[in-house]
Amino acid sequence: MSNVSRKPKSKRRSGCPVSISLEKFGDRWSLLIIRDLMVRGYRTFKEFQESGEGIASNILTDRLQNLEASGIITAEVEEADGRRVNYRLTKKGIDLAPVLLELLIWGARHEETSAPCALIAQMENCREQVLAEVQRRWRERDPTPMIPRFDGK
Amino acid sequence: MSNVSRKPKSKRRSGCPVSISLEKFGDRWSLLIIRDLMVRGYRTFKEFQESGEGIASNILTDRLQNLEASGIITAEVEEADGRRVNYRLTKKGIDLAPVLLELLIWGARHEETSAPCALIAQMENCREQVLAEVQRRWRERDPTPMIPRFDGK
DNA sequence: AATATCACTTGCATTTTGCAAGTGATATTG
DNA sequence: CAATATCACTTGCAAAATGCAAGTGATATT
Repeated sequence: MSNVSRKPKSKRRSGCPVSISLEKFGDRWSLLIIRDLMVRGYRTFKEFQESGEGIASNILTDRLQNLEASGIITAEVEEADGRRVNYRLTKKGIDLAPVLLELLIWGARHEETSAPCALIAQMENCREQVLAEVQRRWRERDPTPMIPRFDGK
Repeated sequence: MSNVSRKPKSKRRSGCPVSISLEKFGDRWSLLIIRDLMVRGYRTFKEFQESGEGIASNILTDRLQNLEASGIITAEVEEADGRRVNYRLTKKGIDLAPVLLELLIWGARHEETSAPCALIAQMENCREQVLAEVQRRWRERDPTPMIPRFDGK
């Protein structure tokens, strides 16, 4: 896998951790890919493409490359099928779980979503347990979805 | 203040709370504005413009309008000076504090930033207290910075 | 009245995103 | 073994977003 160092597309700005984080993944598509890896158990280009969010293949390719270059994900050709590339969050990537969890909770509380209320309430009340479950699934490479897709697929 | 209903710029995708949240503020500039309101005590167009991040005025205007339309911020002309517009996070906006805090912690731990280690460690170990302080400052309209700019200004 | 400040607005160039067809490598099928 | 299918991209181009810097109109100060 190509691991070209990421060129900053916009000039480095302040030294604030928020600003620097957002340079790595401060766009919608990157965070959605991270979500898919983290809670849906997705691994392949095809799965991300069919996630229900409508990402274009050139954007998906671009974002996967950038996330890999930032050390947030790794990519590995599958032994049994040389066409298939499996992506996985790194430790650095899985450490984004609290961010994703808070995004999910905020969205469910403040916007109209398809997420069941009981599920969100539970996640909100048991943050530590949810985060521990994310970690366990990551360690064990559990590919099953942790939460449903919320769009019937 | 104009409160035009926001036109979705990209098609609504899945019903997932993460996806829907990111449609509201899933871009770098919006989150930086929210940070400035939340932890730097900024209120005015001029302050955001001079935040050290290099935002263009047309982008700043666009984002402020979108955040207002999403109910995340409000805008109010200052009585003593009719030129001045003061922006403020709504309750909905301040509820993004956990997201911002986790972003800040992740960035400080995984990227090279100007944030002092002791400050970040403290924030990480006392999340509840930090969030309570954010709430207090919001309730009391405290305009003082909660954290430094990290770029010497 | 002249000047300064504020919050934008504007015109245009550059960059990014989106769409859909295409490509080459690998796997499966008949 | 050839034909077909699948996978992960790549490509060409149109549309949309961003960035730059000058400009504008309202309000405040000198």
